[in-house]
Amino acid sequence: MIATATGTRIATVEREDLGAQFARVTRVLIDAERPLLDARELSMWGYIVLSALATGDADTQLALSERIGYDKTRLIGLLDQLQLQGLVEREPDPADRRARRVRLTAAGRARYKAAREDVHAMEDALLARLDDAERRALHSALASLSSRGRRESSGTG
Amino acid sequence: MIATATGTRIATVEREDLGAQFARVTRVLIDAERPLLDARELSMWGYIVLSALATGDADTQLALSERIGYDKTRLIGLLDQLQLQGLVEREPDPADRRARRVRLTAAGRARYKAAREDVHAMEDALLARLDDAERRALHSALASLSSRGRRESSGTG
DNA sequence: TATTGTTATACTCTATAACTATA
DNA sequence: TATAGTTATAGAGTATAACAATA
Repeated sequence: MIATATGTRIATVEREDLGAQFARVTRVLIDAERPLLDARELSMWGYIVLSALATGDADTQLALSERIGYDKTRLIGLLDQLQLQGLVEREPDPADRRARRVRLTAAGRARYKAAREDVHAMEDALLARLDDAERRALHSALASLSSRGRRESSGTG
Repeated sequence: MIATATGTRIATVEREDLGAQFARVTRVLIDAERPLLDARELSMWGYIVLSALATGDADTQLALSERIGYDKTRLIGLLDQLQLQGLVEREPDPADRRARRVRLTAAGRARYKAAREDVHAMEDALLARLDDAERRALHSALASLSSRGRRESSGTG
């Protein structure tokens, strides 16, 4: 994680690293989000799984794992827990009996909806610091920056 | 770390979580930064330490640890390595013989300058996707969002 | 008695390899 | 033989406790 001076302002003419700035805001968001999810008895990854299932339903475990960028072996324990909580259910894929399809239960959908509303309220409070132009620019900037450049696919990186 | 669907676009009318968007951009920046630092034989935290020392010199280890938000016990091994690389040096604090002051060597300053230029060039390439108004708004938005609200200091969180 | 730097230890998160049952 | 799910294991990163020297 990129970090930087938090409280004290850096006394320099140089600009601050963009990565440090983004990492700091990300940390602010995560720190604000965690107690909200804790109150709903959801982990960060649990919330991400529910969010993915709420939008594109009936994924297979492997597809879900790749979609949210979470290791498939770790997803298993996470799904076990969510299933124990009654938030998701797994059923064998009729087309391929090796695979299992995952979907939200009614309770899972309700839990996700409640958590998402908490999160969005928190985000709205944060975004209230910005004026309209800043908000619009921020959203478009986030969209522009969220994909890595496709040109350098076979470079040194 | 907040994650979300990367390649596929989520088919929903709902807005995407702000935290997920920021986390994604942060990851893009880190992924772009790491090979640059690797080429300079610097870890992410090593770069952060050099950056802190380059701006506010002659910190004590504890002050440095608190300033960059890195555990003081882990800072020791990191400083050992940077010292082995000849990038920093430690000397006892004449005012308090328990403490040790850390500062950049000439080589450390040069190494940091080179790495920082690489990082800034990468950032410039990314920011070139934005127009002037977006860039200005992004910077002011990042500054506004990077501090948590001071009102809720004694809440449930 | 409290604090700085240090070491040792435990805990969490993550990545890799191997096994089963299907295809 | 290859793949989906699972289990077990090892590694990196992080946090906590305890110790020596000094205040």
